[in-house]
Amino acid sequence: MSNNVTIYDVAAASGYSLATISRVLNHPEKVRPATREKVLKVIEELGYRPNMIARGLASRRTTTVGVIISDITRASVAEMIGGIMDISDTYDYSIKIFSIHDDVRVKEVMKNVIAEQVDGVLYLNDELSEDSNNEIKEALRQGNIPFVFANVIADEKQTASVVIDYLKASYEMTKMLINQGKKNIYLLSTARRYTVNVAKENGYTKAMNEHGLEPMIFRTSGDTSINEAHFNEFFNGKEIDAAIAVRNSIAVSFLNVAINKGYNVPNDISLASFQNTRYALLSRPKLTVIDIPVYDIGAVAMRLLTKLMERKAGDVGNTRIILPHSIIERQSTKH
Amino acid sequence: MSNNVTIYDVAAASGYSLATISRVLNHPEKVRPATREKVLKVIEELGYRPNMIARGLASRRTTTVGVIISDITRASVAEMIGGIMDISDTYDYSIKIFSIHDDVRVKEVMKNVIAEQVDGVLYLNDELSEDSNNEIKEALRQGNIPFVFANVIADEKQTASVVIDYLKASYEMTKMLINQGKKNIYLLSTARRYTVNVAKENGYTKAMNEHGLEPMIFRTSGDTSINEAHFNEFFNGKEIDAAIAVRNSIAVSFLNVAINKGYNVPNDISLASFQNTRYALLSRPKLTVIDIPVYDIGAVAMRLLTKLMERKAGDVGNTRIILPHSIIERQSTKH
DNA sequence: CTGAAAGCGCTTACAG
DNA sequence: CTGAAAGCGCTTACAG
Repeated sequence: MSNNVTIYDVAAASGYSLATISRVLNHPEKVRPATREKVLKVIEELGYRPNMIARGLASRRTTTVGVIISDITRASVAEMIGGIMDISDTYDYSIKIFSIHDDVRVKEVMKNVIAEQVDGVLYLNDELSEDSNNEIKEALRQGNIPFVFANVIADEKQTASVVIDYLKASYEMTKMLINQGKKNIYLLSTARRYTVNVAKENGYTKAMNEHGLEPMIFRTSGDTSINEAHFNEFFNGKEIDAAIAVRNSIAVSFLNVAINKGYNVPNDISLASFQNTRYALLSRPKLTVIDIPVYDIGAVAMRLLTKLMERKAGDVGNTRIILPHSIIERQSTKH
Repeated sequence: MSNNVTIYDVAAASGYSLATISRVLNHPEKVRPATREKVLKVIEELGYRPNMIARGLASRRTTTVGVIISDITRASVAEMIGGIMDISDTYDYSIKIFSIHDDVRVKEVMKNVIAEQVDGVLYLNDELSEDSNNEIKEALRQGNIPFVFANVIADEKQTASVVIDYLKASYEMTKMLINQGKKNIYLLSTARRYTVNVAKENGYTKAMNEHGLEPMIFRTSGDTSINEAHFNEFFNGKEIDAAIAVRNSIAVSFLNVAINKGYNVPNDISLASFQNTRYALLSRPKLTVIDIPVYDIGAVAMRLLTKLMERKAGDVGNTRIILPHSIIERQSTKH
């Protein structure tokens, strides 16, 4: 099967024992430079590559991290994975992806994750119940596997996480619209209570309340094809002069219907959105957005995880990282 | 470290040898039903899960497949991975993702893929040179690892692949526009010569030639932010009454600029596109598209790969699968 | 600095 | 149908 060269071949060809071969690969400082050179040369010649599975078994480190997601087709998830992979590449970790679509399969998948002996876990899944989240944390802790939540808000302080201050971001965006003279501002959110969207709702509500305005949250599906129908019913003599969408796809659906109904954006209705995906730029007019550095969230989460994996017990500094956000003003809101 | 229960614990607790425990898991038919029951019960009680790394080393099957991609943020790639994972879940394979962004890192990454001992490989990467593709095939064959190309066109017949007949699809779409009376039809393609886009160009050219019309291919970047600038220069008194874009993002960029310039779509210019992503539905007007079943490509490729992995030498039937496509007419073309 | 040996947690001929 | 033993390809104390 594997017509591959093993460590034995290198040992034989170089005249050293396999212990030495192993050492030049894993602890080069423990080996005399001269022999190191020789061994390296033989490795090169033979094209030897350590079998990662064998190494994983012997060292109990697989140098692979598990990434738990729900829906990989969501732009933000794919983008995060991009950030994760760029970092995992430089740290020589492999990425194994696990998806959990609903609360039912949690136990099953977590058993898999444990069985696969990953060294750490990145949790990007924001579609499960609180109970499931706890179950997952519990499984990971019991398996003694370090993990970090990426773009998922975890309440307790002991959970490592990398997020945005969505409450603040939402608050700021709402205030910006208020300062531009808007009064009837809607928040277009999702029916499903993603942890991050709950924070957005809270920030919005806070700003509205502070200004004596009534918060109005409209919840629609995460599903593009349904949103349009929802929004078609939305505009029924409603007073509305601005809207903030929690996602670009919701914003664009809203925009299309609004324009169809004869509203001018931004003159009649200002529209802002979270995220800065291609949708925001391909929309007509282009969307004002809160730029969420999704790629960075993935990258930073992965880097934090490497620290956690290297010194399991040691001090790794702050494990609750909040990345900065910013507002990008474009044509969908008035200047 | 791993406070986990091993096969030894199960053996001890059940009174059977580890050989028997292993057999009830891997070859249950070789074990007496009564003892099977007992062992299964103990496994259940102890919550035993075989260490996949140890199993991988001993059996030389890791039940993980490697997926080689370039850019995970491309909607079609993410969608394909979705299809792959749904199937790999049901077949109990894990997914490890490797990305190769450019021709330089090919050797390096392929060494990793081999070292990781994956049982099979799915190749979704359509951004590399012909040489790189060959290098990759060579590495895989030498490592004796079965693989299939998903949505990447491989010329030689011995390469297993799952694709769309892009040439035909493109030909049909072009003919449709011609039949609607269009004469100055542009193909909006990419500067990079993806194998699939080359096929699209060929189909388009064929249809145009057959009707005595001059093929006009405009190549733009794959990068959204640059496309708009390109298209701004594109309309310089050009005669144009239709366009076909190889991707939704290109179509939408084109659409926005065209409308900005005062063209009416579809009355002045009909616009069609490949792919049926959310962009096509969120565009205003909605796009006529060739529906590429990207999810299915991933799913079918994964299923084909499982066959290849199970009976390496055996007959698996047709390994060159072409999935059907269809045209979805929407507002961006006239009826 | 180097080697001999045990062990990582499984699977799989080989006997019985 | 079941068990004892070897082996998968490495790593890592332990001696020297």
